[in-house]
Amino acid sequence: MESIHQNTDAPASATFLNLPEEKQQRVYQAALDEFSAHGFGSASSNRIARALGIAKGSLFQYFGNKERLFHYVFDRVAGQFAEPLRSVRDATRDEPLGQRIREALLTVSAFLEAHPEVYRLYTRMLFQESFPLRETLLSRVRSLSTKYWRSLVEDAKARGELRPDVDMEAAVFFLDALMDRFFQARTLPYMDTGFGLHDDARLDACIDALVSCIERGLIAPC
Amino acid sequence: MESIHQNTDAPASATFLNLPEEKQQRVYQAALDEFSAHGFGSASSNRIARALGIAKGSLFQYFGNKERLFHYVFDRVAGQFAEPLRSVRDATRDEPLGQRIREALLTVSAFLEAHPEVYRLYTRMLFQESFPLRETLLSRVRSLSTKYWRSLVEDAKARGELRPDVDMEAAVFFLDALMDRFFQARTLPYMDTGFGLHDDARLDACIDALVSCIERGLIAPC
Amino acid sequence: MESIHQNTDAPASATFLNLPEEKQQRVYQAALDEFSAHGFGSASSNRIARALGIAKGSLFQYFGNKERLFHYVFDRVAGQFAEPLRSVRDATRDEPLGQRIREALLTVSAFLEAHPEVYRLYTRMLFQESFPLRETLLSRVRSLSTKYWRSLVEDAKARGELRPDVDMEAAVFFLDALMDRFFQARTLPYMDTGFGLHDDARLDACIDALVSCIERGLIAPC
Amino acid sequence: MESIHQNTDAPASATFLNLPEEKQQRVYQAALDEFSAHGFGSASSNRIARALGIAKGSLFQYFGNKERLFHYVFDRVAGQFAEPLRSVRDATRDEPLGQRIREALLTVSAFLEAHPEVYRLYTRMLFQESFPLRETLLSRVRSLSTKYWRSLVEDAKARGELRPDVDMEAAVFFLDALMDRFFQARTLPYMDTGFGLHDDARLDACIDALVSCIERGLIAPC
DNA sequence: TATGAATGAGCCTTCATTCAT
DNA sequence: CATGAATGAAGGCTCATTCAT
Repeated sequence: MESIHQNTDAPASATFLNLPEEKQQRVYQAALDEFSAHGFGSASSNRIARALGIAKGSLFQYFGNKERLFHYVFDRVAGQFAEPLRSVRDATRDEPLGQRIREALLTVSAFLEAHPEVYRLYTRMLFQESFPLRETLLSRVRSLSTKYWRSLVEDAKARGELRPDVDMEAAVFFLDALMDRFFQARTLPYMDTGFGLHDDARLDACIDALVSCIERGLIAPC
Repeated sequence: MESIHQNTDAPASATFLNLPEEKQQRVYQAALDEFSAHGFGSASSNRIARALGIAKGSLFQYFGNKERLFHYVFDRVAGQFAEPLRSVRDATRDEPLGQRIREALLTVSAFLEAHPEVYRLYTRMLFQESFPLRETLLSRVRSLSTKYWRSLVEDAKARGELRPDVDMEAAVFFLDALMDRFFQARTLPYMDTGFGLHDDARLDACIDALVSCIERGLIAPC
Repeated sequence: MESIHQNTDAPASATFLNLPEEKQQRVYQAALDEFSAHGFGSASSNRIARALGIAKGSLFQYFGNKERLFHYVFDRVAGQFAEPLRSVRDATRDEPLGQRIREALLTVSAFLEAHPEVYRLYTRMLFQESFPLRETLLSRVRSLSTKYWRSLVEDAKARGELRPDVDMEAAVFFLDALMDRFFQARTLPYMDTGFGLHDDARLDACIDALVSCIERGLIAPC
Repeated sequence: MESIHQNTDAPASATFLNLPEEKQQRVYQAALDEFSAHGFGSASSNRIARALGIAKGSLFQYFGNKERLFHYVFDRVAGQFAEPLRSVRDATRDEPLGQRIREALLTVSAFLEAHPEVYRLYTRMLFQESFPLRETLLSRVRSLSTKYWRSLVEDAKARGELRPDVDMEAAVFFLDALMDRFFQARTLPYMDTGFGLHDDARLDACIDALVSCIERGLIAPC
């Protein structure tokens, strides 16, 4: 039920929500670009307005202040993350763990390529000491990913694919860590340690090698 | 011979280098604190000078500008990272891979606990889009870590510990990714997916579980 | 006949005057609250509109600009002042001067208590250097009070109550000054010099003591 | 004992205090002019800087923020008030009450004529609802005046000049009220009810008439 | 007629940097 | 060489006012 009173938690004002969808989209994109390029503290409302060709004051009419504008952008970003994860999970429900990981990597890779600023904003925020609502916003995104890997691991366990002595929480952490870094390496060349992930031609081979490490580890069985 | 032109490669001026070691150290620490707390763009030279109780002008006499001050700080930080890695590598030369990983995790954990700002600065910079000399500075640090894991993997391979079909570069990437995230989880609670790494009491158990994943992977051998 | 040019003498537009009485009253009250709380310069049309839940544009349609809105409010305020003064003057017509003063103090005290923003707006404007129509508006209010005391003094003179050598204008000034301060002290605690006027329990005693000073002065007759 | 640490209560920074006395004076005067003309909220730091022909930033280097600049100005103003009151009290110690009042009025009149902005600032602040440190600052000034009149009244009582039944606190309030309004009328024409106080030629006559009201009251002795 | 999006001037404040002393 | 006063650009934000719908 919609309340008559303004929801003060809602980052965007009614004024903004009444704008034509297309203008909302432009504002969102300009703000996302700015925040993903400069972080929260160094982002400039002035620059955003200039890039949009609108008056400074309008931005503040839409969002009240920089913090709420950021909040709005981050909310939409978090929403965009959820989509591809959900779809790939459902689409691969009946496949073995290794294959599910493979497909997740490919799906999310494609998403990141299409929305590089989205991922840049996320990683940036991860290590930005202080920005508004840090805890709330980050744990929301983190839990998306954690839940995803946990569901995969549990499915695998239920099907008896897992080594019986494997610690479930360790496995979730292990997958989350590898995937996170996989995406970082796809986005930032120097995170790639010479592996070659950023080279699209080698992507499949890299994924195979990595999944092999995940599946069977590094050490020779005696 | 001193050139009339500022040597852009040397962040610190002769003036600064002639200062008593102890004052250099204080300046370094104050700047590190500021940069690690606020990043590059939002760090304030004013605040650094105020914290040190010296004139703002002095900072600029020492380093010319904020960028070179940052450069100087990051250089020293990178140096500090190298130390514990080198020492733990040498100290564990003859042990099996799993054990070497275990000890690396413990050693670096201890280092991070002692120098939280050092690690904070590093992670911050990792994802800060634009700061001076980004490429140069980051690849220097990254390669420290990469080299470390590569040497471990190569030693293990030479000793026949590794699964014979394992891709060496994949293994390096794999270890680098896990370790990086391990340290992040130790520092930032919400990076720890529920695994429990930030809880000192469970640290040993967690490390064992994680190393087990690294050694033998997730999938049951048929 | 409506002129094309805005009639600068009439603060409120026909549009406003055609509004239901009750809405006019709400607008007046909201504007009075804002002006009495923030003065003219720092009052915010935005805030008034927000408090009323009407569009900012409407306020400007009603009054053209902030200045005329203020003018309108002050006009009504001045009108409200006149009422209690008139009624207490008429009601005490036949009593001696001291008693008339006593009753005036009580009547106006009651009025101020009921309409604190009215008095706050007045005192505020008294010393606000620059606001539109300052001279016009203030002299209108001032003359209300002056006329009131003059009529009291003249009545007393006609009845032979006054010291024969008393300067009439001095007496008017004298009473106006005391009364003004009396009301200030009732409203603002630190205007009360320790006398105790803001303490309702002591009000009667204070008034008696003060009226005694007014009637017979401070100095012992020789 | 002077502390090494900056007294954070001190409105002016060391930077400002190190300025040549003459420049400090110019800054003080410009700020006083601005605050007395516009009050606290509507005063503009920009305007002050422009009037001084200095950079905006300098003002903030001197005082940190607008509030502390205001505080500084008000402090100096309060100090200036104290001076003439003290000197006239001491100079008239042995004279009868009426004469002491007469001389106080003349002395303070002269002071106000020389420093109109000082008095304007004071009256402005009296009725300005909200400005920083309102309570502290105003009660400091108020008590100057209250103390002055109380000492006069007590001296008169001790010498047997007073009507024996006069309430001491009422007398203090009575004098404070009359004097305050006297000065207002000297400064703001429309506070002068037609008495003529703003006309320098009539000043002496007005004072005599007013002091006569104070001494013997309005009512004929029976 | 009421609306409310748009505007740009102006506000307070912080900053990196310069330079005379 | 250290100092710290001076600077002006830029930042976030609020405001009165306009005008198309």
